[in-house]
Amino acid sequence: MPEPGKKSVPHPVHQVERFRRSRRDRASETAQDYVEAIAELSASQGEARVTDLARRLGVTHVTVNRTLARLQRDGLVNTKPYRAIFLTGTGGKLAEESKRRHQTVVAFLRSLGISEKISELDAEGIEHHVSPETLAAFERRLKRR
Amino acid sequence: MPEPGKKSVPHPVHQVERFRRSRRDRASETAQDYVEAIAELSASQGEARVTDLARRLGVTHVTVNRTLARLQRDGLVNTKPYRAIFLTGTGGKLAEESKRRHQTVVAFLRSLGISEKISELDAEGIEHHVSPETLAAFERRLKRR
DNA sequence: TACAAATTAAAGCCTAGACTAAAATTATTT
DNA sequence: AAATAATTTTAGTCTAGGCTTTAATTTGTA
Repeated sequence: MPEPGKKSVPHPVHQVERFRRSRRDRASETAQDYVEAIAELSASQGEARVTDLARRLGVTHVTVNRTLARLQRDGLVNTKPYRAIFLTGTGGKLAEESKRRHQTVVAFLRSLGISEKISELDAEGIEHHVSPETLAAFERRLKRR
Repeated sequence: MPEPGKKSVPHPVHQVERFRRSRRDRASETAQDYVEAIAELSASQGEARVTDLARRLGVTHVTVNRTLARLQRDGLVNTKPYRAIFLTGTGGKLAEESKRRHQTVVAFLRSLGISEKISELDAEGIEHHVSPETLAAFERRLKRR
């Protein structure tokens, strides 16, 4: 509790929320990256396998394996030993949303004159922190020009 | 290695970099949030103390303590037991950069018609993933209107 | 069919970042 | 100055997400 004697705390009450949400977002980034990659691999290769995911995500296959176990626990994917990985309904929806968000962010950055490469790089980090409102604003801007 | 028989992997070679960088950025987010908070508290209160930081960042004072130990190890802050926390030169510079980036991102979002509150919330997540190029593009946009 | 290569899994280790409970220190108040 | 309150630190636990090494299981091919 802020005592009255000392200069009382000057920061906005809800500033804490900023950090809380940011941390929460971070936790789901991995999940989004995975389901997105699984969706893309399934589409392009016919199936998503652990090794491909590892290559694409830049981690070892062991890490992929452990992460998949978490995703399965959380109901985003279905896997059986030595079989391809499938998204659940929930996982599929998350993948689509993520993809759409990613594309929008990239297109928006491109529209600011940022190079393809940088747009892709930055979007990967940014997309996970864009609220629906901000995403809508991006889309508005893209439409009108 | 992608064998020639199978349809060769269709994703850009450097896609991996996206994820690598995103993960790397994540690691420095906490550091930035902390030095920024320390700078602000030092300015407004005269000193930054563990409890204040905890309140502001929305974590327990214990968490703050452990994180400060890491920041000290990394040369960003100086602390002595039971004393106020000070930024090193490096820490101070990082704080300034972070603050500037934060302000730019917020201003840019505001300029898109996004509310103050949402701008603040989104900026907190976004700012850590904005490359110098993108930041420059934001500033360009802000200037010209 | 059998063997080698590829894939998957298991075991064990590390760091960051969060927590609670309890001890130590400093500050305040009576 | 002693007691009490507040703050800071220590100790111990947990999860996510990385890693390497080693083992098991499939699969493709000689």
